[in-house]
Amino acid sequence: MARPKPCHEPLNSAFAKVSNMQEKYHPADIERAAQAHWQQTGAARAVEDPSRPKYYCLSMFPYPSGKLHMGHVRNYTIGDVLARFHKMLGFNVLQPMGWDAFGMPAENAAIQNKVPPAKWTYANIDYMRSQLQRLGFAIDWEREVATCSPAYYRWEQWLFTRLFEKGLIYKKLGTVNWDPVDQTVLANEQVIDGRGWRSGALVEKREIPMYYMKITAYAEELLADLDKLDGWPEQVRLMQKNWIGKSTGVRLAFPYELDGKADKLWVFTTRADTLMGVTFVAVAAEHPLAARAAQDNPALAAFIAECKKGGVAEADLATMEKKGMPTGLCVQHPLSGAPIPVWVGNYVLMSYGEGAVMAVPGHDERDFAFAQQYGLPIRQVIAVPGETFDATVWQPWYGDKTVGVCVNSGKYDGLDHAAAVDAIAADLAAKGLGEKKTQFRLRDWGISRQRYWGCPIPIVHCADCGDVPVPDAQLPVLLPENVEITGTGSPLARMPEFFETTCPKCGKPAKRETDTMDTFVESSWYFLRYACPDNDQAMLDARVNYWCQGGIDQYIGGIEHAILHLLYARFFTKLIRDLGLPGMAPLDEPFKRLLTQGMVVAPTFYREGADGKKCWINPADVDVSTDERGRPRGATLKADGLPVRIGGIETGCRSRRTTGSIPRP
RNA sequence: GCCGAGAUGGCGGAAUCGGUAGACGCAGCGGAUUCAAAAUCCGCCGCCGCAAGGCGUGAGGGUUCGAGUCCCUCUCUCGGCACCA
Repeated sequence: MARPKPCHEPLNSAFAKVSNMQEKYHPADIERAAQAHWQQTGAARAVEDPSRPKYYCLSMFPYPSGKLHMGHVRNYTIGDVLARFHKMLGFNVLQPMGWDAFGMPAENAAIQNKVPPAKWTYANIDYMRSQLQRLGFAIDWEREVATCSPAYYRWEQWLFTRLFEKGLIYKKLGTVNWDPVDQTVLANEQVIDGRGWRSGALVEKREIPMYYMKITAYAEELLADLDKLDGWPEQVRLMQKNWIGKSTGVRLAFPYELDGKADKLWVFTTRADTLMGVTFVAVAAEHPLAARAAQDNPALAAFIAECKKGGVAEADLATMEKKGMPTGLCVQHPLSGAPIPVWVGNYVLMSYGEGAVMAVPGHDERDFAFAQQYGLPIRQVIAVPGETFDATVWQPWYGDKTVGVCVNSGKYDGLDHAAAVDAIAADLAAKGLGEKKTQFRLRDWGISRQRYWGCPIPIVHCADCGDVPVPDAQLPVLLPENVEITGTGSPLARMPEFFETTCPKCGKPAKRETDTMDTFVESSWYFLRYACPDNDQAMLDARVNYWCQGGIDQYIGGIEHAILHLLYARFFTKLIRDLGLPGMAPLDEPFKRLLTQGMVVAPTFYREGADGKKCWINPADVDVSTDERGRPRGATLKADGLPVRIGGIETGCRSRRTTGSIPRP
């Protein structure tokens, strides 16, 4: 690209007057005058101009939580410096700003302060906008978007109906955290040590119907296109690659007969070469086989009920104690025909893969630990020259598929991993009991939320016509703004004036969907809408082609969004490309360059209460004493002059968690 | 538990290829200037030691003439783990 000519703007007289070189810098005067000048001249206004090269500088939009924090200031300063630098180089710069305005904190504030979420959110937006303006960022405020405004979310609903009609959004059961006291679904964040954060009740897993976006249909392209993103940090690309988690393996079946009916239990494995070492299979508590076995086994029924306790967060499931119980049922080994006992495992999830796993204790570390705990057989079926297998102690080579060959596996003895997988897959295929399969760790994206402050899902449930998308002419489905939030149940589900409607197809009385969408949906396309925020006839228009051509030039935001937000945004860009909106040039990837900033940290101070819990103290309330070399030696609370403990350098969220009164030492 | 990143003075951080560890800045200390202060300028500033010297890049091993840098093991911290945003 040819280097563009620099452009200079005349200063107006007010700015010129204060900007003359002075002894001291008076920010109140100089910045006010400079900002007034920029305002009058529309200095930050971005206008499409095909004759000039564009530079689209995007910062992740903030959640309007109340006030800007240091992380915002840092993030938007980086963006502003890049935007101004490129403007000085002569680029036609777009630096927009908006508000990721739906979400849980507004509902929490509503419960606490008895203020409707909409009112709270709009007040925060007004305040934070004024803070950004005082910071003097070169933002084109004419393009501001707030995701909670109907002008924005109507197009999200419009897109939903298109994707629903294409089958890219579908309905299936999903597992959620259920608070049995508050009778409400909880976010993972609201489950603390397996209990509801407000009620304190033990949380249960519950399966409910939800809408899912078929992101797995794009798994292959989302993975392959990571290679094109050479303007992204390597670590972020690697994290996304591992998250998508492409693996090749074998989907195979264990046949069984139950109640006089023949059936098959399907599992997926990347280690088909160890198939002859299977000594049991484990199914999820919700698996039909588990339910069937529990019918005449009260102890098993009690265990299954216990498995349903606790939340659904993967980190909790992965760290909890592995427990299991035999069902008393057996399935047949697909090759040897030997009986294989079926166990229920609390670590097997119905929503992952087939809801069942085959266990090879000899060559999988977790299966090994489980087998030892419950006295299940451990069989060696892989050998490495010079190494001795000992069924009482796990050794790393047991699970390493890059070394060793099959043993104790009959005709497969002597084959290495790849050859054994091929041979076993061929034999399974011949029997109709399996085939090679590519599998992704990535799961379809559940977007239904049983919450009020979000974008209503534009579906009408009709007894005769089923799930009917709301026709374009009836969009947007408006979210009522004056509601009372109690923290129990979903407010929309208690509002007949919202959900009572008629079927768009047959006209009979019908019920409107009361779930709202995951707020990640809004943040998956806002960067495209900045190009045409005023269009009330279409979601996007040709202005997107100008600003987003070749990708948004620079995206800046926190590393915490390295996977979910950035993957969803990439997914939406491809979805929108494939919808082929009129006048829109195809765009494969939204962000050409990505800059992920770290977390802002600061010194922390705390006291320990009688119960041993740390109570974090605002650094502004602390006096720090130092020695003659400037090293901190002690700290006291200004209010009582008594010592507080120095907690080191940490992220701001520590002090945010401060609750209750500060204990005396 | 799994994936990713990291650990260097009181603090933020340099050291691009394996070659003088701590550039630059902040804080601190000393001095100049000043009636005094602020501001400014000059100097000192890893730890122990009067010094000579010794020690030192999260811990422990290893490779090398030489390791902050490469290899192995471990510890801790941070981000994410699909309903926080």
